This record gives sequence, C-alpha cells and structure tokens, in this order.
Amino acid sequence: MPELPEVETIRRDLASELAGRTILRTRISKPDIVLNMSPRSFSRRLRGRRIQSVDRRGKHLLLSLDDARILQVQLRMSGRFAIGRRVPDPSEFRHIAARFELDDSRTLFYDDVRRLGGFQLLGAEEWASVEARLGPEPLASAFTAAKLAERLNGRRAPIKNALLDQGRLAGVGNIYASEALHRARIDPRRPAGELDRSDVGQLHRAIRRVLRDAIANAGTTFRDYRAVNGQSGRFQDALRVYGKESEPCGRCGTPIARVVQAGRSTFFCPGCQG
DNA sequence: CTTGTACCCTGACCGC
DNA sequence: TGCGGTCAGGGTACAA
Repeated sequence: MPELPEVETIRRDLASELAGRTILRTRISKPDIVLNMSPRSFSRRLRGRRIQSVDRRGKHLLLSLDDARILQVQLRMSGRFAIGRRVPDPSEFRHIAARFELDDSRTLFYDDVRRLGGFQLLGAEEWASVEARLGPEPLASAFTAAKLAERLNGRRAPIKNALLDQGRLAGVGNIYASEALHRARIDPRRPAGELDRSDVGQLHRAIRRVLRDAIANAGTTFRDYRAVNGQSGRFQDALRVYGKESEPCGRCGTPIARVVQAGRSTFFCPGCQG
C-alpha cells in the first residue's frame, strides 16, 4: 500500500521507537516473507543485534544493525508494523507474519495480509547493488528538473508508467503519480520522452510538492494504510483525482476520468490535463 | 535496451 | 446467502 510519504511516516515512528534497541528473539510465522534466506538463519542472525538507525530509500525501509548488516523491509501492498507488549489491535492485526522481541519488553509486530511484502537481511555490498538499481530520491536536493528530464529522455512509455518505474524515480506509486500529473496539468497518457522543458519543470515541482505535503499530513489512508501507532493519514482529504472517477475536477469542473495503464487505475481530468 | 503480460496472495465489495 | 468477477498505496520474471 504505502508509497514514499507513508513509508517515511512509518520510518519516523519506527526510528524513535527502535533506535538503540536490541532484538532478543525473532519469530517468523509466515515463512515466505523472508526473501533471501531461511527463516531459521534469518532469526539466528538477528539475535542480539542492536538497531542503530531506521532509514528509507524510495519505498524501502532500512534498519541498520550493529554488525554492519541491513535489514531491508518492503511493505508492498499490505505490510504494516505495530509496537507494544502485545498486539495493540487484534482485529487489525489478523495476519501477523513476524514478531521481533526487543530488549525493552516490547515486540515489533509485522502484519501482512497478502504476504507480498517481506524482509531481506543484506550485507552492505548486497544492499549497495540493490540500491544502485533505484532511481533518484525525489525529495533530495540533487533531484533537479534537469535530472528528471534525463530520466524521462527517450522513453515512449506513458508518463504515468514512467513515474511508477522505481528504476527511474524511487518512491512514487499509483496515488501520487496521478496526483502529481494533475497538479502539473499533464495528460498521464503522453509519452514520457515527449514532455517539453516546461512540462518537466512543472512535473518536477508537482512531484516534490505533493510528496512533501503528504508527509506533512502523515500520508494517505485510502483503504487500510495506518501509521505505526494505528492512526490514519490525513492526505486523503487533499486528493484531487485519485479515487474520484466521475466527480467534477476542482479546477475546471470536468468529470474526472479513470483509465487503466500498466494494469492499474489512473485518474485524471480530461479537461485541464493536456 | 524497451514494453507488455502473467503472477504472487487475500479480502472487500458489487451485481445477480 | 452464495457465487463469480473486479479491484486493491507493489514489484518481479519472463516473452516479444
């Protein structure tokens, strides 16, 4: 479910709770969420490790451990975390896949209904090679309009599809792609490489603006995303097109349209997104 | 290299 | 109440 703003919200929650904590014991109840080794060796290698920091790259969460390894988490569609002495809300956590018992007598719970998400325990070099395949961080100062233009150059795929490609740009997903394109007044079906300088400039601003605003509002709760403390985001109130098929565009009144691109819904305004 | 499709998995919802 | 189809903040493997 989560895109960059939701993952960042979760990261902040986890960082304040987990930094400095030691993992005493790990229990995996759904084996397929450990992606690159057996649950046994995963648990064994985590035992006694201290969590030094919690970081984010694109939609990945990264827990840096005191043995220089990195616990990489991908929430995909339905991954969630909660922390407590026991599961805070059992009706919301009915598919717990992993438990990490901490040295403050609390447990970090990972729940994932669809089990599309998961964990990888990586050495620094392994993570570096994964990281190298990701596009730039959209909120980093190094991410300029020129950089975006470079990433889109020569692509014939629709701009919406290009924005979802994590190798081009890391962190934007289905909601924020539609929202950024509406704010930039760009038709999501236009070939990415055909945007002119001014389009790319508008899009660059729109992407950063929408991601920043969403982080400031603790993300978007459209269906079931929740922060670590169980609270909903607030950015759903600021959505202009996502999930609003047939509703009038707030800018020009034309009914919002829905099309399917790369197998997923795109929402846009046929009136003011040229 | 690029692009499209199938697939992973479960649950909620809608129309009949 | 049941049944089938569709859809869901994601990403990968593989084919063309």
